[in-house]
Amino acid sequence: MSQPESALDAALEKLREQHVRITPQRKLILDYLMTHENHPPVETIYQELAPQMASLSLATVYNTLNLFVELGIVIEIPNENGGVRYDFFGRPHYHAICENCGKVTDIYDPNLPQIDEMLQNTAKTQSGYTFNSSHIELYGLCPECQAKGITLAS
Amino acid sequence: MSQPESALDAALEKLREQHVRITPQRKLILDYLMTHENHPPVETIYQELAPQMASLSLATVYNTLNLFVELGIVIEIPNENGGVRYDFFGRPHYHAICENCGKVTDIYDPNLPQIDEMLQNTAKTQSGYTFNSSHIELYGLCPECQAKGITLAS
DNA sequence: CTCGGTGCAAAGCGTTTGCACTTTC
DNA sequence: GAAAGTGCAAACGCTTTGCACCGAG
Repeated sequence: MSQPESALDAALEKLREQHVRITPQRKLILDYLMTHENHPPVETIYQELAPQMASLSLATVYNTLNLFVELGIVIEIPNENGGVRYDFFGRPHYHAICENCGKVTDIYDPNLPQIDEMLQNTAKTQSGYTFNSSHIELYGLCPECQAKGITLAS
Repeated sequence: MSQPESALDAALEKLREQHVRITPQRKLILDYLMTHENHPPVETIYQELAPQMASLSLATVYNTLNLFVELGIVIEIPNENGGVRYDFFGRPHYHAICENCGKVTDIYDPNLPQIDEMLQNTAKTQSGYTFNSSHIELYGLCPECQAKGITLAS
């Protein structure tokens, strides 16, 4: 068999290890998530993949995404309109979210591991929780919306 | 039990400044949020307040909470089941969230302002966003669920 | 060959909305 | 008195579910 040269293969291997069946649909959706930085909502994923797999159903997209979230391959980002966006979480990062247009930008911060540890230490001391993941979101205005002269209500 | 200078009055004053009408319903809901650390979902808020104001409608609770979020008085915390919990945000803090029982515990960290600044600086440099608020959630197991011997699937 | 996954359509459920009435400022 | 908020119920839209068929292991 081929070496896991591609990130997709590596991710599929991870699925196999967890005894999750690899179907064309799951492969397709995983590949989509890995190659799109746009943090798409479910409907978008479905619409963009439907042409490539005519029979793909929306329910399968939902089911698959929920599965990936449970497996920790993907994380959910809350969407102002009550919806959810999905983000392939191959490398730890946090998010800059535009409160005007809803855009989500990944931030890769070399200090993140240390910051994360500080947060978890403090939280563990204060609350007694044990942790295994962190989500950080910064809310503000993206450059484009700033340029439009938009200011925030609050 | 309310003095002229209570936290509730201060918050109401803040509403007045933003030209938001102060109704008995808004007062009631705001007071509830300020005096309950349990990060309740909408349905809970409604059920606990209904006895105190027989005519209160669920729609008003929704409308009011949305208003408070827009005004920045309250923040939303994503709830695993697609729902949302509400948290009066009087003092900056972050959250420890139990992945098993869903409990949300506030963490008040003296280093939070500095950490926040670091995050925002890095993010601003990388993305060009301007920021005005941060949300941090740490996911894990609360002490009670640890005691039950629960371990996480992922 | 077996069990899990998919597709379809219907059901579910939290949230929003339209309209008439009431209340705040 | 005018504009905004409330309550009720219906409408909405996203997500889940039941069931029969299909395909991965």
